[in-house]
Amino acid sequence: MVTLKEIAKEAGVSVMTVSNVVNGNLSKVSKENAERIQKIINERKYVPNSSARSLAKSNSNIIAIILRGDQNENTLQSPHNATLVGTIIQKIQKLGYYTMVNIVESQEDISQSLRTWNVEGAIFLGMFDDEIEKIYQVNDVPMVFIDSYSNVRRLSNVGIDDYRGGRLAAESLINRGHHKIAFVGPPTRRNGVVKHRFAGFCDELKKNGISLDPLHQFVLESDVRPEAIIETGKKIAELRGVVTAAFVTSDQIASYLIRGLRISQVCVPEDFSVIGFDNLMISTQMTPQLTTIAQDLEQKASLSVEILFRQLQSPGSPAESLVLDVKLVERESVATRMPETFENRHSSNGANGRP
Amino acid sequence: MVTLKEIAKEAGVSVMTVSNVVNGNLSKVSKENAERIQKIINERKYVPNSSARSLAKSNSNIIAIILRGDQNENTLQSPHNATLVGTIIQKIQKLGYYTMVNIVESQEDISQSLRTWNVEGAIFLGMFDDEIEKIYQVNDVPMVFIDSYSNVRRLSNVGIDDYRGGRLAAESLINRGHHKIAFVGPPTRRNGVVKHRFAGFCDELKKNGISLDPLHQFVLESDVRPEAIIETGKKIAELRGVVTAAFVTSDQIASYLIRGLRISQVCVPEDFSVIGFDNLMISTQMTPQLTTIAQDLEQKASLSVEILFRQLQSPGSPAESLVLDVKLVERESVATRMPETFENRHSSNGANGRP
DNA sequence: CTGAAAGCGCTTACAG
DNA sequence: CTGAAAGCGCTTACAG
Repeated sequence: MVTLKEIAKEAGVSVMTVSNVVNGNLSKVSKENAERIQKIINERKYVPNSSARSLAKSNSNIIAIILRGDQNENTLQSPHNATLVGTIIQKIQKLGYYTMVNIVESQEDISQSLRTWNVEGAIFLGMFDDEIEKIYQVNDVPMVFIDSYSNVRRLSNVGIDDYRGGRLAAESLINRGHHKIAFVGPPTRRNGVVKHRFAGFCDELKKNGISLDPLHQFVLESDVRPEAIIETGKKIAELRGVVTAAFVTSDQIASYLIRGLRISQVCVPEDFSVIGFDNLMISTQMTPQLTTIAQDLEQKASLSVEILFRQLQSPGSPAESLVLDVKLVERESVATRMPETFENRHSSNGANGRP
Repeated sequence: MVTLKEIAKEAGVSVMTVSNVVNGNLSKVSKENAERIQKIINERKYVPNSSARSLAKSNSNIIAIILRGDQNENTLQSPHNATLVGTIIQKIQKLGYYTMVNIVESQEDISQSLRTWNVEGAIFLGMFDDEIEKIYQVNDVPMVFIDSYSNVRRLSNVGIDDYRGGRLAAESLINRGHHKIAFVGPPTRRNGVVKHRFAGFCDELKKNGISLDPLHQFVLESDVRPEAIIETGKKIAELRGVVTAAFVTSDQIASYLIRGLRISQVCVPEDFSVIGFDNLMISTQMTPQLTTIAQDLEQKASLSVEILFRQLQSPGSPAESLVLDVKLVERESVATRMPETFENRHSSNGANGRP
């Protein structure tokens, strides 16, 4: 490896002068020297040793992306996470920093990775409140969370208005004449996006004099495997006639739910309406195209990086918590309900059957 | 930050003794000392400074994942890449290494990132031959490529049998009675997966006395945007009756192609058959479920890490090039063709229309 | 089993 | 504008 020392020797100057050229402190170097040295640097393809630099300056130019993971699942299989991570990495690079990605299963793994590399800042995906508190106690680099709900003061977070998303979903279904609506998603107990989508959904129902029958809340236990969702779809199919629509907390889940419904001869949207959440690519790839609550992932990713760098560059700067708006995107999976439709279709028998 | 020196002082021993404990060289430390020092290390939550260690040992415990990127596109939007990257990161972590992810637009960006951090090995996604040669010239850490075709000797690569995939696709369509078959995918000129899938496809056609009409090869120019694919679907719809099936080089593309066909009142598989490639989640989320050529992404990711570590641990070890098998997965998007079917359906008019 | 010395490649802080 | 000295936190190589 070429070092500063070698370049210095070749140029007949001191290490410091070369260092100044490398770091663009040209005010400290005579023009002739600067040019001559730069030429040698290029010829010899000198690349500074970041470890040495990091050790001397005790800062690293590394940003960590920390993903909550799970032994059995690949967090990046989720298009939501993958899109965020991709955008974040690109932004970080454009700012001249390096990205380390960590998939952690508990918050204990985190400070090890953060501190061993002198990481300058971190962006977290998928953390819950209790974990966040512990992370805060142990680490003191700038941190930005995405989609977290937390009671920690001075937390920087970029999220979306999940509550409003839930309301929008309920409202749009009610406006289309649905009154018996199911809820499908992961458990709602932890303080996260699902909980708030659920709360908004329930509140909007309530506002319209509707209450969610606990029997119509379908909880997908943590591992969101297709088979389990398809089974749920079949179960919901048995409620045909009593329940006419479902709010599903993600497009991914919605796609498999609709498959389950179809297997049981329930057609979406003719027999049953479904609204999803996220507006991922899948929502226009599937048939029927999915009506859903849209969020802007690019923006979520970009803003989280921007906040992080603001804190990085001026350490005293305030914690920022941004809540992005969501909006309803109407496609094909929600039908306007005429109360007698379902019975009609079925008395004329088989019209909705699949070939 | 707690340092070795502080621990040493607190324990009343030398830095070296603490270092030996940290690194598990317990044969060099008396049992009593080792235990006492370990206790202090735990209490003080000592985390070694990787930069210092890296500088002293000139090795870093960092593996780089290098993704070929593109200003306008998010490489991790591709579920194929995202799944690979997720699996690779998890494996690397499990082996006690750290992962840096770089998205590069030209091979020049690469050696900078590799060398500045003294990266010990790298896994590359999406590189073409000309780039690989240059990468090889400049860098000398162990490298493993995924899905690359290259003439570089001693290249480690993990790929799949793209050629056979193309043949399988053609064969399965021919077996189902299709003889006029279209090809849809990115350009086939560069030496990559698409080229070989295409070659296999053409060869199998030829073997059956069929040749691909150049007019029936639809090239999606580099940016694989949904709109462009949907338009292609509409164009293919105009060929109804003359072309009865298409081989599409990825499931992602297939999903949008089918949408384009549907917009033009061409039903899959009733009027037109489509076979994809990859067997991603989308192939079971969409309707009709996609018949496709399956590859095993987990395995591709795992093997690439294993090869890399073999080379890392025994520097002289041979370059390995693995070609994983592919297989046909039959679902719903390919129909057996009865020569007169199409005309029949259309003379009875509208039977295939969408509501 | 233990430790003092030298060095990894860079930067900071200072003297000239 | 230029450079010699000291130090960042660790490891290697060696002496005891």
